[in-house]
Amino acid sequence: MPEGPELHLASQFVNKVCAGVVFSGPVIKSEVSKSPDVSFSCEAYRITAASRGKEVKLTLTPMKADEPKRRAKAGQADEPMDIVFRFGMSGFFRFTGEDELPKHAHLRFYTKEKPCRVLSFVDARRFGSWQPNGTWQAGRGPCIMFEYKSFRENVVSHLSDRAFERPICEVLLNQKYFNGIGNYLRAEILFRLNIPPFVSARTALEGLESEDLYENMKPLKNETADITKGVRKKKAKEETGDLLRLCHTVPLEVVSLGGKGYDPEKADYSAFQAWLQCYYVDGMKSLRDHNGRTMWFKGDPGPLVPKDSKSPSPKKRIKKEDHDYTDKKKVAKVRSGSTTKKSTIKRESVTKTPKKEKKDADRRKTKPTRKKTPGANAPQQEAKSGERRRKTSRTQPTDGVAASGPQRRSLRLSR
DNA sequence: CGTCCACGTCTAC
DNA sequence: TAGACCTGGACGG
Repeated sequence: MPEGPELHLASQFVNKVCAGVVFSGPVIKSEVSKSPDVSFSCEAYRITAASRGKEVKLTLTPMKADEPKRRAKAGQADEPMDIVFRFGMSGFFRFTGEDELPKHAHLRFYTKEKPCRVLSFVDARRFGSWQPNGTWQAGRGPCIMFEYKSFRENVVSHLSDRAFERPICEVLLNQKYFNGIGNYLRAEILFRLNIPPFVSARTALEGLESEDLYENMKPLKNETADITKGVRKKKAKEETGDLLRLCHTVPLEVVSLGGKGYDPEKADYSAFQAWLQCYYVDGMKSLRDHNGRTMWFKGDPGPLVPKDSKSPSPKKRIKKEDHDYTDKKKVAKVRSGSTTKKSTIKRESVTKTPKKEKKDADRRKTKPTRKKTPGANAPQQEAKSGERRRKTSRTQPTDGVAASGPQRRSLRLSR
């Protein structure tokens, strides 16, 4: 779920399924969740949603009580309450029958109907969170999709911030400036402009203006280079725009795919997969950034690559049952012909330091001995395992070759 | 079965 | 700048 587009699609989903629906009673939290209780209860209320970057805000609005006195009932809300959600790595909303609650439904809103239905915040990994009476998190910048102008101004006016000395691929994940960009978007955005991921952000952004000079620019072919301001490196960008503009338009492309954002669990994940040009695409290179996150790219990595960065070994993509914001019931799955095993493309370790190091995004740092485990705790040190290489690996045809177009992931989707 | 990997923050040393 | 926080799917043995 979780990058700007998915959060926005989630808000659209909530507004759609909750339109005209009346909810009632208390908001229920799962036993296991560590997020705050939501002390809101009302005989009749409505739910609406809004998104900003990587957050979604639900607004619970009490409906007018017929009899004013009833409002006095203890514990019955009469004022709206906002709840701000962050989705972590696996959060999303679902609307189901009470008898078919999804696993990991950590916060639930029940409708007033007879066989009631339930709006659930589902989050398997529980990295997500919510804040009752919350507001957009302070410190997060303007939304890259829906506050484009202020987003640009915020970045351009802070280029002297030390934060921009980091590699552009890492700065793109800094939510103070790029609220809504996540791991797949940074890859797709930099790929489109052929910007090496590990060049300093300041270098990649210097010269850009607060105003989007490409905004009203139709793909004109002549290289006028007219306006004094953006004379720099137009031409190649005339039809796409600069880096900041792509931080806005690329996520919007995903929103336009409608309910097909990133989520391998969805029936129509293939549409999103087909949209990806770089992230997890066969033939692309990948390296761990300084935070242990996998950066997908093509061509030159750039000068600021972590000295020991290694290319992780991506497994295959998955495909499962649906769960989909477009509530289009699983329409004839993407079945078609063969399961297209796709021949594993040749691979070779990324040019940089092929040294083996037990580094990995999540658990890399989660190595510590389990305290909870009783008995002879297993000495789970990394068994360095001579080579980390996996045969079905992908990675690049090593720089030089990368000049060709993106390797279309062998992914036939039944049209 | 165990290992590796995942769309993201958070907060301690 | 490491860890912590979590579940579960894909793979390898």
